[in-house]
Amino acid sequence: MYGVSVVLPTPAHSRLPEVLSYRHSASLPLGTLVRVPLGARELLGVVWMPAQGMDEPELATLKPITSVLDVPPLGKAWVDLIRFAAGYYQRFAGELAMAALPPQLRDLDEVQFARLMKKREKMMSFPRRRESTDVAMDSRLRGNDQVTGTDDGVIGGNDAACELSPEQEQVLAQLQSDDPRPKLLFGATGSGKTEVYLRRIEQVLAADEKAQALVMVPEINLTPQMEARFQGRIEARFGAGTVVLMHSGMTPAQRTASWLAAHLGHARLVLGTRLAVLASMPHLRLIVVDEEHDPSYKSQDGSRYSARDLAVYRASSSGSSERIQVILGSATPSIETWHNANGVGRYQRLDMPSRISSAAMPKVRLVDMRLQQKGELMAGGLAPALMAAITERAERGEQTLLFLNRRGYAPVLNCGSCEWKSACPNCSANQVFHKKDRRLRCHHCSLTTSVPRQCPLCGNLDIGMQGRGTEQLEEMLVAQLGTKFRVLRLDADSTSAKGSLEAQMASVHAGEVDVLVGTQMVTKGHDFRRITLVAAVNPDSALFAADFRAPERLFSLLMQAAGRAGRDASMSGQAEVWLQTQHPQHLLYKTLAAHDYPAFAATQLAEREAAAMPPFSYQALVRAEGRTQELAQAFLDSAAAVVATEPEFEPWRDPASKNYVTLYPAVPMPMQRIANVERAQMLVEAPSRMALQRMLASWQPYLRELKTTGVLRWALDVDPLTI
DNA sequence: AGCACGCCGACT
DNA sequence: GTCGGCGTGCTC
Repeated sequence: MYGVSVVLPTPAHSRLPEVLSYRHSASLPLGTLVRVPLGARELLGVVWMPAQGMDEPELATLKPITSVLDVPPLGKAWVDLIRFAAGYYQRFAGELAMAALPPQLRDLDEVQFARLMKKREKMMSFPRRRESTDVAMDSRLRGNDQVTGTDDGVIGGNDAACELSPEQEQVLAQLQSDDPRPKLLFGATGSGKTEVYLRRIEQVLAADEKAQALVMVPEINLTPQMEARFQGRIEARFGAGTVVLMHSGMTPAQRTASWLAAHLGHARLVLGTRLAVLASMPHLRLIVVDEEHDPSYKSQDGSRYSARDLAVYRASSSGSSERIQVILGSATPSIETWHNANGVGRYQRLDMPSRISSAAMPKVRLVDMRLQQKGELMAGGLAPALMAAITERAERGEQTLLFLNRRGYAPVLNCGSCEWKSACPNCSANQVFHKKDRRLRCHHCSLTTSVPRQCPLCGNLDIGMQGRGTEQLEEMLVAQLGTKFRVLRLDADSTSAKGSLEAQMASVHAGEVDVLVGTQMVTKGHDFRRITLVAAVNPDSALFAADFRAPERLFSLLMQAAGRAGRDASMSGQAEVWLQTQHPQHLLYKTLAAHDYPAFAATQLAEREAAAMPPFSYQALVRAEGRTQELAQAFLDSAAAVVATEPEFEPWRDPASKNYVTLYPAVPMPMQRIANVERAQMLVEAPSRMALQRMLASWQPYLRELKTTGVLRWALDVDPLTI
């Protein structure tokens, strides 16, 4: 009889220990998947520690393991990754382990699982389409290989056949050096980053017949085109079935199949979203994090890890004999990454400033909205000059992309004679007027009501609208252009039906759309060939936001949007980006107009250093939710009291020490109430990452023990993205 | 968090 | 006499 330590998806508030002990007739290796009893339930667990010596009477008190799953144990490297992530993000290892495993695995019993394994073995025993026998294939011979025909929608459909640009060649050469540092591939939109990823993946996979690569993309970028491009290239050379997807939109069976393929080494390339960073890949040698600045890499629910940061950790913890290279790619890196690649030199920076198509960067024009005459603005909030420019393009057969980050017709209705507004009764937000279905809708809790005929407060019939959304903009454009041209709106409302986004994108690609109006959604990823004008209708709101990362996000968004313009070299002569603003002198816009991300990043870093904000300090956020704001804040206050009074926290209490940890007062969250739940938060900040880590680890048990009166929930967010 | 056990009201 | 309301408390 042996004692076995196991981690399980134990609920955060259960007060059970992180690791539970069971007994088994044999000693089980670390990382073995097992099913174990817990109370009346049976759960999936992972063997977490080497068997420890226990005497027989002690063993007799333990429950036996129900069954052992017939699959190779998860490797030590994977266990270490989960262990690190759990420690760093202050979660139980079991919670993160389960986030890394396909959910279906929890429900399968021994028999069902065995059936699945059999199916996979059978699949792998069939001969594959093309084996990678010719690993040292000459890259001039590869020409035919590369015309895959699956690249539709990606710059002309034949970019794979193109020669590399000198910049791409140079970056590829640098990626082959022994410099072990993470690489920041700083490349303009359209500079051909994806081709560099593909070449590097091909090299790494060809150098070792077992090697595996992981490519992560932001949620919204994982399109069928992207999938087809990677699959076409890699499977043509390394065999059918060597590329698998990993994201939350897949069916349980698909996720299990992908996970198994990666774990068993059958998949050579995993293409996925943030959850793929935790995938078991025993022969992983390369990780690519595309658009590394994208906020979707930081999970906002549950375990709150940063997939980009874990990717860097995963690479750095690899041994020298089986080193993992990590490439972070972006045209507008996160300020943290930029700092690592410049100031401290922790990362190696590789630049690709030019567009491969030799198309020039679009010209940026700032429309000074202070100079617009009252009453002259178009109904959608467009300056007449911008409207004229749109019309001109449409008549030339070119496309325009209009970006407005507000869906609906008008953000709020208000009474003409009293204080009434269309406030949501459940949230600290307004209900948005949607004209198409004549409804008021809250974008936070989805509460939908009919539009009142008269003011609910004073009975006045004069109810007005404030502000403008994409629906209103679309309506105005249809009225102006609709007889001759086609206007399409692309936002969460217009694409809610399944497959609708793809269908609409297809009609844009097919050139059936002259003017495209949309939210954030339109600025990402897709290549619209004939767009020569991109305009941001109202970008100012993020300029003076309380969140210190708001400028960084705005810059990246506008740069991304600008990147949509003039990707076709034959039209680049006319490509323009128009920004409507009340602050044309703002440095953000000036650096954007100069396409000068380094200058923008320098201003941000200077501000952050002066204010001792990340990356010059480290943060964590304690969030609490409850029936009332007082209850939520009371929890945070008592959490702070623990730090102030318990002797254990003495090392972090001295303001003169570099281990000092600052606890800011509990405050309501920026969105204070959602669906009648009050939310509060407390910021924790320290100049030393290690000090913060140690303090949080000591704090956690106290937080769990605190009396949670009423329905109170709390969560710790390490390295929060929004504060 | 599940899921039991447990101790009181309306039904065949 | 049983089915079921959800309060309390435990889960290696």
